[in-house]
Amino acid sequence: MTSTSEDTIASRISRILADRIVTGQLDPGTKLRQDHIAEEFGTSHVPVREAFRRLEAQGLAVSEPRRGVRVASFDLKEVREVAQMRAALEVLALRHAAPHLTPSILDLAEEATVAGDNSRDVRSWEEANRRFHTLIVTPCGMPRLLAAISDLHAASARFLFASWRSEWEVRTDHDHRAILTFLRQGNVENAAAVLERHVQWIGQKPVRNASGTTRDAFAIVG
Amino acid sequence: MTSTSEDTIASRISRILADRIVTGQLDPGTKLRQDHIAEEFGTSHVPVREAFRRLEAQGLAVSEPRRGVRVASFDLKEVREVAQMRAALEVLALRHAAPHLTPSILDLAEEATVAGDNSRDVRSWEEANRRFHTLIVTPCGMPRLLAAISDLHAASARFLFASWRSEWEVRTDHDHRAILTFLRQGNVENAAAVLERHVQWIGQKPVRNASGTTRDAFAIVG
DNA sequence: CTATGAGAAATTATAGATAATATTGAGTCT
DNA sequence: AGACTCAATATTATCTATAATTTCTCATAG
Repeated sequence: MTSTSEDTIASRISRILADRIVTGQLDPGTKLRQDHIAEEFGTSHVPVREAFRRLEAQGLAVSEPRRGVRVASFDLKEVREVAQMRAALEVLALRHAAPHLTPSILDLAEEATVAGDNSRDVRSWEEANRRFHTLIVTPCGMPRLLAAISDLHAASARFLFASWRSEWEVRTDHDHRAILTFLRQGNVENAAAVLERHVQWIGQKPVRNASGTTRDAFAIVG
Repeated sequence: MTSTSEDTIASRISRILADRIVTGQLDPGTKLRQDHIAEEFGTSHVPVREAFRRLEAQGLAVSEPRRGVRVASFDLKEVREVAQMRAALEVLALRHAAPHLTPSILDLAEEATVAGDNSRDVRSWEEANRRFHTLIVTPCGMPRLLAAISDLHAASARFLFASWRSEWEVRTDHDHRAILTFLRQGNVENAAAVLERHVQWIGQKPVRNASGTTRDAFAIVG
Protein backbone atom coordinates (compact mmCIF):
# COMPACT_ATOMS: atom_id res chain seq x y z
CA MET A 1 0.00 0.00 0.00
CA THR A 2 2.84 2.29 -0.81
CA SER A 3 1.33 4.77 -3.18
CA THR A 4 -1.47 5.50 -5.60
CA SER A 5 -4.97 4.13 -5.87
CA GLU A 6 -5.44 0.57 -6.98
CA ASP A 7 -6.97 0.11 -10.36
CA THR A 8 -4.62 -1.79 -12.58
CA ILE A 9 -4.21 -5.55 -12.64
CA ALA A 10 -0.60 -5.20 -11.56
CA SER A 11 -1.56 -3.43 -8.36
CA ARG A 12 -4.25 -5.95 -7.58
CA ILE A 13 -1.79 -8.80 -7.98
CA SER A 14 0.76 -6.97 -5.89
CA ARG A 15 -1.76 -6.46 -3.09
CA ILE A 16 -2.85 -10.08 -3.06
CA LEU A 17 0.68 -11.45 -3.17
CA ALA A 18 1.71 -9.05 -0.42
CA ASP A 19 -1.09 -10.35 1.72
CA ARG A 20 -0.06 -13.94 1.12
CA ILE A 21 3.53 -13.21 1.97
CA VAL A 22 2.64 -11.26 5.10
CA THR A 23 0.24 -13.88 6.42
CA GLY A 24 2.71 -16.65 5.76
CA GLN A 25 0.70 -18.44 3.09
CA LEU A 26 3.85 -18.08 1.06
CA ASP A 27 6.96 -19.19 2.89
CA PRO A 28 10.25 -17.30 2.77
CA GLY A 29 12.34 -18.43 -0.16
CA THR A 30 9.40 -19.63 -2.22
CA LYS A 31 9.96 -19.03 -5.89
CA LEU A 32 7.36 -16.77 -7.47
CA ARG A 33 7.00 -17.94 -11.04
CA GLN A 34 5.53 -15.28 -13.25
CA ASP A 35 3.78 -17.61 -15.67
CA HIS A 36 2.10 -19.61 -12.93
CA ILE A 37 0.90 -16.51 -11.15
CA ALA A 38 -0.23 -15.01 -14.44
CA GLU A 39 -2.23 -18.14 -15.14
CA GLU A 40 -3.78 -18.11 -11.70
CA PHE A 41 -4.97 -14.55 -12.18
CA GLY A 42 -5.96 -15.13 -15.77
CA THR A 43 -3.60 -12.50 -17.11
CA SER A 44 -0.38 -12.34 -19.02
CA HIS A 45 2.88 -12.15 -17.11
CA VAL A 46 3.51 -8.49 -17.84
CA PRO A 47 1.40 -7.12 -14.98
CA VAL A 48 2.81 -9.89 -12.78
CA ARG A 49 6.30 -8.60 -13.36
CA GLU A 50 5.18 -5.09 -12.46
CA ALA A 51 3.69 -6.44 -9.25
CA PHE A 52 7.04 -8.07 -8.48
CA ARG A 53 8.77 -4.73 -8.70
CA ARG A 54 6.47 -3.30 -6.09
CA LEU A 55 6.90 -6.26 -3.76
CA GLU A 56 10.62 -5.85 -4.15
CA ALA A 57 10.43 -2.22 -3.13
CA GLN A 58 8.37 -3.16 -0.10
CA GLY A 59 11.00 -5.64 0.95
CA LEU A 60 8.63 -8.58 0.63
CA ALA A 61 10.34 -10.18 -2.35
CA VAL A 62 13.87 -10.43 -3.63
CA SER A 63 14.72 -10.57 -7.30
CA GLU A 64 17.84 -11.93 -8.91
CA PRO A 65 18.08 -10.95 -12.55
CA ARG A 66 17.37 -13.85 -14.90
CA ARG A 67 17.01 -16.19 -11.93
CA GLY A 68 13.63 -15.19 -10.72
CA VAL A 69 11.87 -13.69 -7.76
CA ARG A 70 11.59 -15.26 -4.32
CA VAL A 71 9.68 -14.44 -1.21
CA ALA A 72 12.12 -12.49 0.95
CA SER A 73 13.54 -14.36 3.89
CA PHE A 74 13.95 -12.77 7.27
CA ASP A 75 15.64 -13.42 10.55
CA LEU A 76 15.68 -12.08 14.05
CA LYS A 77 18.17 -9.42 13.01
CA GLU A 78 15.79 -8.01 10.46
CA VAL A 79 12.90 -8.14 12.90
CA ARG A 80 14.88 -5.91 15.24
CA GLU A 81 15.87 -3.63 12.41
CA VAL A 82 12.27 -3.11 11.41
CA ALA A 83 11.27 -2.58 15.03
CA GLN A 84 13.85 0.14 15.47
CA MET A 85 12.89 1.85 12.24
CA ARG A 86 9.27 1.76 13.32
CA ALA A 87 10.16 3.22 16.69
CA ALA A 88 12.06 6.09 15.11
CA LEU A 89 9.47 6.88 12.46
CA GLU A 90 6.29 6.34 14.45
CA VAL A 91 7.57 8.60 17.21
CA LEU A 92 8.34 11.26 14.63
CA ALA A 93 4.88 10.86 13.12
CA LEU A 94 3.18 10.94 16.51
CA ARG A 95 4.88 14.18 17.46
CA HIS A 96 3.54 15.81 14.32
CA ALA A 97 0.14 14.17 14.57
CA ALA A 98 -0.44 15.09 18.21
CA PRO A 99 -1.61 18.66 17.62
CA HIS A 100 -4.23 17.36 15.19
CA LEU A 101 -5.53 14.50 17.30
CA THR A 102 -9.19 15.01 18.18
CA PRO A 103 -11.14 13.28 20.94
CA SER A 104 -13.05 11.33 18.31
CA ILE A 105 -9.85 9.99 16.78
CA LEU A 106 -8.67 8.93 20.21
CA ASP A 107 -12.01 7.23 20.79
CA LEU A 108 -11.57 5.27 17.58
CA ALA A 109 -8.08 4.32 18.70
CA GLU A 110 -9.52 3.11 21.99
CA GLU A 111 -12.06 1.01 20.08
CA ALA A 112 -9.19 -0.50 18.12
CA THR A 113 -7.42 -1.35 21.35
CA VAL A 114 -10.51 -3.06 22.74
CA ALA A 115 -10.97 -4.92 19.47
CA GLY A 116 -7.39 -6.09 19.74
CA ASP A 117 -7.86 -7.34 23.29
CA ASN A 118 -10.98 -9.22 22.26
CA SER A 119 -9.45 -10.79 19.15
CA ARG A 120 -9.76 -14.53 18.93
CA ASP A 121 -7.16 -14.97 16.20
CA VAL A 122 -3.93 -13.43 15.00
CA ARG A 123 -5.35 -11.96 11.87
CA SER A 124 -7.98 -9.86 13.60
CA TRP A 125 -5.53 -8.88 16.32
CA GLU A 126 -3.09 -7.71 13.69
CA GLU A 127 -5.79 -5.72 11.96
CA ALA A 128 -6.87 -4.02 15.18
CA ASN A 129 -3.29 -3.33 16.23
CA ARG A 130 -2.45 -1.81 12.91
CA ARG A 131 -5.61 0.26 13.05
CA PHE A 132 -4.55 1.68 16.42
CA HIS A 133 -1.10 2.62 15.23
CA THR A 134 -2.38 4.05 11.99
CA LEU A 135 -5.06 6.14 13.66
CA ILE A 136 -2.72 7.98 15.99
CA VAL A 137 -0.10 8.83 13.37
CA THR A 138 -2.19 9.56 10.27
CA PRO A 139 -3.04 13.16 11.27
CA CYS A 140 0.62 14.11 10.91
CA GLY A 141 -0.17 14.69 7.25
CA MET A 142 3.22 13.48 6.06
CA PRO A 143 2.46 11.11 3.21
CA ARG A 144 5.95 9.85 2.61
CA LEU A 145 6.47 9.11 6.28
CA LEU A 146 3.13 7.34 6.49
CA ALA A 147 3.92 5.21 3.44
CA ALA A 148 7.23 4.17 4.97
CA ILE A 149 5.54 3.28 8.25
CA SER A 150 2.92 1.30 6.40
CA ASP A 151 5.56 -0.82 4.67
CA LEU A 152 7.26 -1.42 8.00
CA HIS A 153 3.94 -2.53 9.47
CA ALA A 154 3.66 -5.11 6.73
CA ALA A 155 7.09 -6.41 7.64
CA SER A 156 6.17 -6.49 11.32
CA ALA A 157 2.94 -8.31 10.57
CA ARG A 158 4.90 -10.87 8.64
CA PHE A 159 7.04 -11.69 11.64
CA LEU A 160 3.92 -11.81 13.78
CA PHE A 161 2.17 -14.34 11.57
CA ALA A 162 5.33 -16.39 11.33
CA SER A 163 5.82 -16.72 15.07
CA TRP A 164 2.25 -17.10 16.31
CA ARG A 165 1.42 -19.63 13.64
CA SER A 166 -1.00 -21.81 15.66
CA GLU A 167 -1.31 -20.63 19.23
CA TRP A 168 -2.96 -17.42 20.23
CA GLU A 169 -3.35 -16.05 23.70
CA VAL A 170 -5.54 -13.15 24.66
CA ARG A 171 -3.68 -10.26 26.19
CA THR A 172 -4.59 -6.82 27.34
CA ASP A 173 -2.66 -4.07 25.67
CA HIS A 174 -1.59 -1.83 28.52
CA ASP A 175 0.80 0.15 26.33
CA HIS A 176 -1.92 1.25 23.96
CA ARG A 177 -4.03 2.40 26.89
CA ALA A 178 -1.13 4.28 28.42
CA ILE A 179 -0.45 6.02 25.14
CA LEU A 180 -4.07 7.05 24.85
CA THR A 181 -4.15 8.34 28.41
CA PHE A 182 -1.08 10.48 27.82
CA LEU A 183 -2.44 11.78 24.56
CA ARG A 184 -5.73 12.71 26.18
CA GLN A 185 -3.75 14.65 28.77
CA GLY A 186 -1.86 16.40 26.02
CA ASN A 187 1.33 14.82 27.30
CA VAL A 188 2.87 14.09 23.93
CA GLU A 189 6.37 13.41 25.21
CA ASN A 190 5.29 10.63 27.51
CA ALA A 191 3.02 9.17 24.85
CA ALA A 192 5.93 9.16 22.43
CA ALA A 193 8.21 7.55 25.01
CA VAL A 194 5.76 4.71 25.62
CA LEU A 195 5.23 4.25 21.90
CA GLU A 196 8.95 4.08 21.29
CA ARG A 197 9.45 1.42 23.92
CA HIS A 198 6.28 -0.42 22.89
CA VAL A 199 7.27 -0.82 19.28
CA GLN A 200 10.77 -1.97 20.15
CA TRP A 201 9.24 -4.77 22.18
CA ILE A 202 9.06 -6.62 18.88
CA GLY A 203 11.63 -9.31 18.63
CA GLN A 204 12.62 -9.12 22.26
CA LYS A 205 10.60 -11.91 23.80
CA PRO A 206 11.41 -15.52 22.87
CA VAL A 207 8.35 -17.61 22.26
CA ARG A 208 7.50 -21.12 23.24
CA ASN A 209 5.76 -23.01 20.47
CA ALA A 210 3.11 -25.71 20.46
CA SER A 211 5.52 -28.59 20.98
CA GLY A 212 6.82 -26.94 24.13
CA THR A 213 10.31 -26.25 22.88
CA THR A 214 11.55 -22.70 22.75
CA ARG A 215 12.48 -22.18 19.16
CA ASP A 216 14.33 -19.29 17.58
CA ALA A 217 11.20 -17.23 17.41
CA PHE A 218 10.10 -13.85 18.66
CA ALA A 219 7.09 -12.08 19.96
CA ILE A 220 5.45 -9.23 18.20
CA VAL A 221 3.72 -7.00 20.66
CA GLY A 222 3.51 -3.65 18.95
CA MET B 1 19.65 2.08 -5.52
CA THR B 2 17.03 0.42 -3.44
CA SER B 3 17.83 -3.25 -3.85
CA THR B 4 19.44 -5.88 -5.99
CA SER B 5 22.27 -5.68 -8.46
CA GLU B 6 21.67 -3.92 -11.76
CA ASP B 7 21.64 -6.14 -14.77
CA THR B 8 18.31 -5.91 -16.49
CA ILE B 9 17.29 -3.17 -18.91
CA ALA B 10 14.52 -2.11 -16.60
CA SER B 11 16.94 -1.36 -13.78
CA ARG B 12 19.26 0.52 -16.07
CA ILE B 13 16.41 2.71 -17.28
CA SER B 14 15.26 3.23 -13.73
CA ARG B 15 18.71 4.36 -12.64
CA ILE B 16 19.11 6.78 -15.51
CA LEU B 17 15.65 8.27 -15.12
CA ALA B 18 16.19 8.59 -11.37
CA ASP B 19 19.37 10.53 -12.04
CA ARG B 20 17.59 12.85 -14.45
CA ILE B 21 14.80 13.49 -12.01
CA VAL B 22 17.17 14.10 -9.11
CA THR B 23 19.41 16.47 -11.03
CA GLY B 24 16.45 18.41 -12.35
CA GLN B 25 16.92 17.54 -15.99
CA LEU B 26 13.33 16.41 -15.75
CA ASP B 27 11.06 18.96 -14.15
CA PRO B 28 8.37 18.06 -11.63
CA GLY B 29 5.12 17.22 -13.35
CA THR B 30 6.77 16.21 -16.61
CA LYS B 31 4.92 13.37 -18.24
CA LEU B 32 7.04 10.27 -18.72
CA ARG B 33 5.76 8.63 -21.88
CA GLN B 34 6.65 4.99 -22.04
CA ASP B 35 6.91 4.76 -25.81
CA HIS B 36 9.16 7.79 -26.10
CA ILE B 37 11.46 6.56 -23.37
CA ALA B 38 11.43 3.08 -24.85
CA GLU B 39 12.44 4.53 -28.21
CA GLU B 40 15.21 6.58 -26.64
CA PHE B 41 16.68 3.50 -25.01
CA GLY B 42 16.05 1.33 -28.03
CA THR B 43 13.79 -1.06 -26.17
CA SER B 44 10.15 -1.85 -25.96
CA HIS B 45 8.00 -0.19 -23.35
CA VAL B 46 7.72 -3.25 -21.13
CA PRO B 47 10.98 -2.71 -19.23
CA VAL B 48 10.17 0.99 -19.17
CA ARG B 49 7.00 0.26 -17.24
CA GLU B 50 8.96 -1.82 -14.76
CA ALA B 51 11.36 1.06 -14.28
CA PHE B 52 8.37 3.30 -13.60
CA ARG B 53 7.25 1.05 -10.77
CA ARG B 54 10.60 1.41 -9.10
CA LEU B 55 10.67 5.17 -9.49
CA GLU B 56 7.22 5.24 -7.99
CA ALA B 57 8.41 3.28 -4.96
CA GLN B 58 11.30 5.68 -4.54
CA GLY B 59 8.93 8.61 -4.55
CA LEU B 60 10.46 10.09 -7.66
CA ALA B 61 7.46 9.52 -9.92
CA VAL B 62 3.72 9.40 -9.48
CA SER B 63 1.48 7.16 -11.49
CA GLU B 64 -2.21 7.56 -12.17
CA PRO B 65 -3.69 4.39 -13.64
CA ARG B 66 -4.47 4.74 -17.33
CA ARG B 67 -3.36 8.35 -17.24
CA GLY B 68 0.33 7.91 -17.18
CA VAL B 69 3.35 8.59 -15.02
CA ARG B 70 4.70 11.98 -14.08
CA VAL B 71 7.80 13.21 -12.36
CA ALA B 72 6.75 13.69 -8.73
CA SER B 73 6.30 17.26 -7.67
CA PHE B 74 7.53 18.54 -4.35
CA ASP B 75 7.15 21.53 -2.13
CA LEU B 76 8.73 22.98 0.96
CA LYS B 77 6.51 20.78 3.10
CA GLU B 78 7.91 17.65 1.56
CA VAL B 79 11.45 18.93 1.84
CA ARG B 80 10.95 19.27 5.57
CA GLU B 81 9.32 15.88 5.75
CA VAL B 82 12.28 14.23 4.08
CA ALA B 83 14.69 16.17 6.30
CA GLN B 84 12.98 14.94 9.44
CA MET B 85 12.86 11.38 8.23
CA ARG B 86 16.53 11.57 7.42
CA ALA B 87 17.29 12.99 10.84
CA ALA B 88 15.44 10.17 12.57
CA LEU B 89 16.88 7.37 10.46
CA GLU B 90 20.44 8.60 10.07
CA VAL B 91 20.73 9.09 13.81
CA LEU B 92 19.48 5.55 14.34
CA ALA B 93 21.95 4.24 11.79
CA LEU B 94 24.83 6.22 13.23
CA ARG B 95 24.21 4.85 16.73
CA HIS B 96 24.45 1.32 15.37
CA ALA B 97 27.36 2.11 13.08
CA ALA B 98 29.46 3.85 15.72
CA PRO B 99 30.89 0.70 17.35
CA HIS B 100 32.09 -0.45 13.95
CA LEU B 101 33.63 2.80 12.76
CA THR B 102 37.36 2.45 12.20
CA PRO B 103 39.91 5.24 11.96
CA SER B 104 40.28 4.53 8.25
CA ILE B 105 36.56 4.96 7.66
CA LEU B 106 36.66 8.26 9.51
CA ASP B 107 39.63 9.30 7.40
CA LEU B 108 37.65 8.57 4.26
CA ALA B 109 34.78 10.59 5.68
CA GLU B 110 37.16 13.45 6.28
CA GLU B 111 38.36 13.24 2.69
CA ALA B 112 34.75 13.43 1.59
CA THR B 113 34.27 16.55 3.69
CA VAL B 114 37.33 18.20 2.17
CA ALA B 115 36.16 17.21 -1.30
CA GLY B 116 32.82 18.82 -0.53
CA ASP B 117 34.43 22.06 0.61
CA ASN B 118 36.53 22.19 -2.52
CA SER B 119 33.68 21.44 -4.90
CA ARG B 120 33.20 23.87 -7.73
CA ASP B 121 29.74 22.76 -8.69
CA VAL B 122 26.60 21.37 -7.12
CA ARG B 123 26.91 17.96 -8.59
CA SER B 124 30.30 17.22 -7.11
CA TRP B 125 29.33 18.78 -3.81
CA GLU B 126 26.29 16.55 -3.65
CA GLU B 127 28.39 13.51 -4.43
CA ALA B 128 30.90 14.32 -1.71
CA ASN B 129 28.21 15.13 0.79
CA ARG B 130 26.38 11.91 0.13
CA ARG B 131 29.63 10.02 0.40
CA PHE B 132 30.25 11.48 3.84
CA HIS B 133 26.81 10.57 5.12
CA THR B 134 26.94 7.12 3.59
CA LEU B 135 30.37 6.35 5.01
CA ILE B 136 29.47 7.01 8.60
CA VAL B 137 26.21 5.05 8.59
CA THR B 138 27.02 2.06 6.37
CA PRO B 139 28.79 0.04 9.10
CA CYS B 140 25.48 -0.26 10.97
CA GLY B 141 24.86 -3.30 8.81
CA MET B 142 21.12 -2.73 8.59
CA PRO B 143 20.29 -3.11 4.89
CA ARG B 144 16.69 -2.06 5.03
CA LEU B 145 17.54 1.07 6.99
CA LEU B 146 20.36 1.91 4.60
CA ALA B 147 18.09 1.47 1.59
CA ALA B 148 15.52 3.80 3.11
CA ILE B 149 18.18 6.41 3.87
CA SER B 150 19.50 6.11 0.34
CA ASP B 151 16.09 6.88 -1.13
CA LEU B 152 15.75 9.86 1.18
CA HIS B 153 19.14 11.11 0.04
CA ALA B 154 17.90 11.01 -3.52
CA ALA B 155 14.93 13.13 -2.51
CA SER B 156 17.19 15.57 -0.67
CA ALA B 157 19.51 15.82 -3.61
CA ARG B 158 16.56 16.62 -5.80
CA PHE B 159 15.68 19.62 -3.68
CA LEU B 160 19.30 20.66 -3.65
CA PHE B 161 19.59 20.66 -7.43
CA ALA B 162 16.29 22.47 -7.74
CA SER B 163 17.24 25.35 -5.48
CA TRP B 164 20.87 25.91 -6.37
CA ARG B 165 20.18 25.74 -10.07
CA SER B 166 22.74 28.28 -11.25
CA GLU B 167 24.65 29.82 -8.36
CA TRP B 168 27.09 27.96 -6.22
CA GLU B 169 29.03 29.31 -3.31
CA VAL B 170 31.85 27.53 -1.60
CA ARG B 171 31.27 26.83 2.07
CA THR B 172 33.11 25.01 4.76
CA ASP B 173 31.18 22.24 6.37
CA HIS B 174 31.71 22.76 10.08
CA ASP B 175 29.02 20.24 11.01
CA HIS B 176 30.76 17.41 9.23
CA ARG B 177 33.99 18.23 10.99
CA ALA B 178 32.27 18.42 14.36
CA ILE B 179 30.65 15.05 13.78
CA LEU B 180 34.02 13.53 12.91
CA THR B 181 35.67 15.03 15.94
CA PHE B 182 33.03 13.62 18.24
CA LEU B 183 33.21 10.22 16.59
CA ARG B 184 36.97 10.13 16.94
CA GLN B 185 36.52 10.87 20.63
CA GLY B 186 34.02 8.03 20.86
CA ASN B 187 31.37 10.54 21.82
CA VAL B 188 28.52 9.02 19.85
CA GLU B 189 25.74 10.95 21.54
CA ASN B 190 27.17 14.33 20.63
CA ALA B 191 27.94 13.18 17.12
CA ALA B 192 24.34 12.00 16.75
CA ALA B 193 23.04 15.27 18.14
CA VAL B 194 25.01 17.32 15.62
CA LEU B 195 23.96 15.01 12.80
CA GLU B 196 20.32 15.32 13.77
CA ARG B 197 20.45 19.11 13.78
CA HIS B 198 22.62 19.20 10.66
CA VAL B 199 20.26 17.17 8.53
CA GLN B 200 17.23 19.14 9.66
CA TRP B 201 18.89 22.28 8.40
CA ILE B 202 17.50 21.33 5.02
CA GLY B 203 14.60 23.44 4.01
CA GLN B 204 15.16 25.97 6.77
CA LYS B 205 17.09 28.69 4.99
CA PRO B 206 15.35 30.75 2.31
CA VAL B 207 17.52 31.35 -0.71
CA ARG B 208 18.05 34.36 -2.89
CA ASN B 209 18.20 33.47 -6.54
CA ALA B 210 20.12 34.90 -9.45
CA SER B 211 17.68 37.69 -10.21
CA GLY B 212 17.96 38.90 -6.62
CA THR B 213 14.42 38.14 -5.59
CA THR B 214 13.90 35.74 -2.72
CA ARG B 215 11.76 33.03 -4.18
CA ASP B 216 10.02 30.19 -2.41
CA ALA B 217 13.17 28.14 -2.31
CA PHE B 218 15.25 26.52 0.34
CA ALA B 219 18.76 25.64 1.21
CA ILE B 220 20.06 22.16 1.42
CA VAL B 221 22.95 21.98 3.77
CA GLY B 222 23.02 18.40 4.94
C1' DC C 1 -16.00 34.64 -27.43
C1' DT C 2 -16.56 30.73 -24.53
C1' DA C 3 -18.38 26.15 -24.15
C1' DT C 4 -19.29 21.64 -26.13
C1' DG C 5 -18.79 17.50 -28.37
C1' DA C 6 -17.49 14.33 -32.17
C1' DG C 7 -13.71 12.33 -34.33
C1' DA C 8 -8.63 11.75 -34.80
C1' DA C 9 -4.35 10.95 -32.67
C1' DA C 10 -1.72 9.58 -28.91
C1' DT C 11 -1.03 6.83 -25.03
C1' DT C 12 -1.65 3.21 -21.65
C1' DA C 13 -2.36 -1.58 -20.28
C1' DT C 14 -2.41 -6.07 -21.48
C1' DA C 15 -1.89 -10.16 -24.48
C1' DG C 16 0.70 -13.24 -27.24
C1' DA C 17 5.14 -14.54 -29.34
C1' DT C 18 10.20 -15.17 -29.19
C1' DA C 19 14.97 -15.33 -27.85
C1' DA C 20 18.13 -16.01 -24.17
C1' DT C 21 19.24 -18.08 -19.96
C1' DA C 22 18.77 -21.29 -16.17
C1' DT C 23 17.35 -25.76 -14.35
C1' DT C 24 16.57 -30.55 -14.54
C1' DG C 25 17.40 -35.19 -15.43
C1' DA C 26 18.78 -39.20 -18.00
C1' DG C 27 22.52 -41.53 -19.33
C1' DT C 28 27.56 -42.28 -19.15
C1' DC C 29 32.00 -42.68 -17.29
C1' DT C 30 35.08 -43.42 -13.37
C1' DA D 1 27.77 -44.99 -5.74
C1' DG D 2 29.09 -40.49 -7.26
C1' DA D 3 30.32 -36.88 -10.44
C1' DC D 4 29.86 -35.20 -15.27
C1' DT D 5 27.92 -34.09 -19.74
C1' DC D 6 24.60 -32.62 -22.67
C1' DA D 7 20.13 -32.49 -24.32
C1' DA D 8 15.22 -31.63 -22.90
C1' DT D 9 12.49 -28.59 -20.27
C1' DA D 10 11.22 -24.64 -17.77
C1' DT D 11 11.61 -19.92 -16.89
C1' DT D 12 12.88 -15.20 -17.50
C1' DA D 13 13.31 -10.95 -20.13
C1' DT D 14 12.07 -8.72 -23.91
C1' DC D 15 9.60 -7.55 -28.28
C1' DT D 16 5.58 -6.95 -31.27
C1' DA D 17 0.71 -6.55 -31.63
C1' DT D 18 -3.86 -5.10 -30.04
C1' DA D 19 -7.60 -3.38 -27.30
C1' DA D 20 -9.08 0.20 -24.35
C1' DT D 21 -8.74 4.67 -22.67
C1' DT D 22 -7.37 9.36 -22.59
C1' DT D 23 -6.08 13.60 -24.69
C1' DC D 24 -6.15 16.71 -28.40
C1' DT D 25 -8.20 19.33 -32.17
C1' DC D 26 -11.27 21.97 -34.12
C1' DA D 27 -15.61 23.02 -35.91
C1' DT D 28 -19.97 24.58 -34.34
C1' DA D 29 -23.72 26.06 -31.22
C1' DG D 30 -25.04 29.05 -27.66
